[in-house]
Amino acid sequence: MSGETGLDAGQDGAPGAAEEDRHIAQRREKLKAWRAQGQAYPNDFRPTAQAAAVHAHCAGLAEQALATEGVVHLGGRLMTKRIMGRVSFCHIQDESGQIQVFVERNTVGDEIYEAFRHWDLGDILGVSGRPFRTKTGELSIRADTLRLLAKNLRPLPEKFHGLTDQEIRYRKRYLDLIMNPETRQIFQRRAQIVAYIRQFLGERGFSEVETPMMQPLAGGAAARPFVTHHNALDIPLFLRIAPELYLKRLVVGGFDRVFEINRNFRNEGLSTRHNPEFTMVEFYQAYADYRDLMDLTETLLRGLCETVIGRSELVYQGERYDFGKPFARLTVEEAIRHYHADAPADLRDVAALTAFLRKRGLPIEPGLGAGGLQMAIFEKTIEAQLSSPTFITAYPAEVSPLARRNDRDPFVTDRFEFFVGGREIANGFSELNDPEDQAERFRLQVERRGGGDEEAMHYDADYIEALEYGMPPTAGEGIGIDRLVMLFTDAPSIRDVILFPHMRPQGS
RNA sequence: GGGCCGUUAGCUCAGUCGGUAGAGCAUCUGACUUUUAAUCAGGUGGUCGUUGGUUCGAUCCCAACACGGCCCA
Repeated sequence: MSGETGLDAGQDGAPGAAEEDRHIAQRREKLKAWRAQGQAYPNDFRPTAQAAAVHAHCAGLAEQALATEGVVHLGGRLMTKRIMGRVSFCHIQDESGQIQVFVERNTVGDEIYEAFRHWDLGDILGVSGRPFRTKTGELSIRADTLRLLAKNLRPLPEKFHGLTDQEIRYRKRYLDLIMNPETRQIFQRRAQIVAYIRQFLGERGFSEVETPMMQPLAGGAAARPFVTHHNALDIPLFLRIAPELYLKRLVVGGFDRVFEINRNFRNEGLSTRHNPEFTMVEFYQAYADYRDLMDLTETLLRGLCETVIGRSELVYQGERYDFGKPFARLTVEEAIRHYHADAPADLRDVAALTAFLRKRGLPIEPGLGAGGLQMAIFEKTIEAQLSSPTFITAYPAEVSPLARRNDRDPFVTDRFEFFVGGREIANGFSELNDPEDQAERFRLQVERRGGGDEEAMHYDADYIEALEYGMPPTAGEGIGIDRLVMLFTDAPSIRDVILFPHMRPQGS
């Protein structure tokens, strides 16, 4: 696959002169002997079935019917082995699961049987035989013949306890996938969730697109970007923190319904809820407002829950969440009043909000207006309590530089965020399509930047120019896929739903 | 960034009130024609995370560091 650089691993990952473990040395010896007998890595074996399908197919068959079943060919990894003289049992594991194989010296012949005795756990085998049930009733394959398709040189983790070391599970995900079937299930479910969202949006006329991951200005969100460099152009480029401004350029261009499922990169710390690269679906619908998207979100999540879980409610970390009932809807100010009986009478009074925060010992960032202070209260004292599915609406314009102002109350925007289990899952709003208002908002962001806020936005003149051509009234939304998958797989950490989570490099 | 916990054989874990370490699985040799954490007998396998300090002596006590986990910011 890697073509010309395939053998050029030289300086980085080469094993060097390090002494190899004796297990590996033993297996290398076996491989050497095996090579001497012919092609050690053949690629002419074709499975005709997978373990789970054989189990399913044979489950209802009586012994008589089972006896007439034909030969199946299965490829998989040797996971257990019990040699009992002239007869042996083993389990092989393929993508779908495991199945037992019965290996009889008299059937497979002396040569293959002797070879099989010395094959190792972890080797990839091709098994051909007919299904039958053993004395104890386990459906098995009686091997007519066996082939070694790929040698495993490294011992697998222990068969009973498996691999439990979290660090190794994350760093060597392939081992986690081999040893822990529930890990494979998480990522299969992740694939199912992404496929559902894609289908859901596709059915509603949304086109899937791809917009730049490397951008000259990282816009569309409040976050610090990663920087890289383009050699030929000799310019800095930023890994995107959001696709938003590009997707809206597409709405200007006439894509009335458009979405993208892809990675965003934010240069921030690691935690059980944050990975520097994470996946979002962002979608934009012209001639719609934020309320339309709240309805759409509710339909999406309810259908997703029913499809993935099989019911309209799920259990996450011991708590039950009902997606069947209509989701709660509260404005930011209603939420503050609801959760704080002693909230200031005037929630837009900077002095009163400051005093309220100070009374609780919460830090106050300088330069915040009433909207920013409201958000500080909301984020630090309320978010975590938003357990059952809840939309929070009417976010202050001060903290929503890309959202359309509310017609009756210009202090707030036509924006919502969706929370479940105390976590933000989605963020959507009626888009700001007034280029002059947008330009003014950008200017305020630039001022903030000047004041030391590294997460404030840049002035994106190219985007303003696009808006000046006229963007239809539009609503847009982003949903965090990783957090959604956590919820639907009962995963406590974002690292459990990302195949290769970012880890600190290990010293050598 | 702060607090707590962890790091011992390939894996899962004991353990040493300070005297250079054990078990199970895996691996190797042998026995065994329906086992399934197969069983039985025997063997191999360790820089006890790294670097310093204390000590006659450190895997154990102390410190710093590395990586990880959990909680907090």
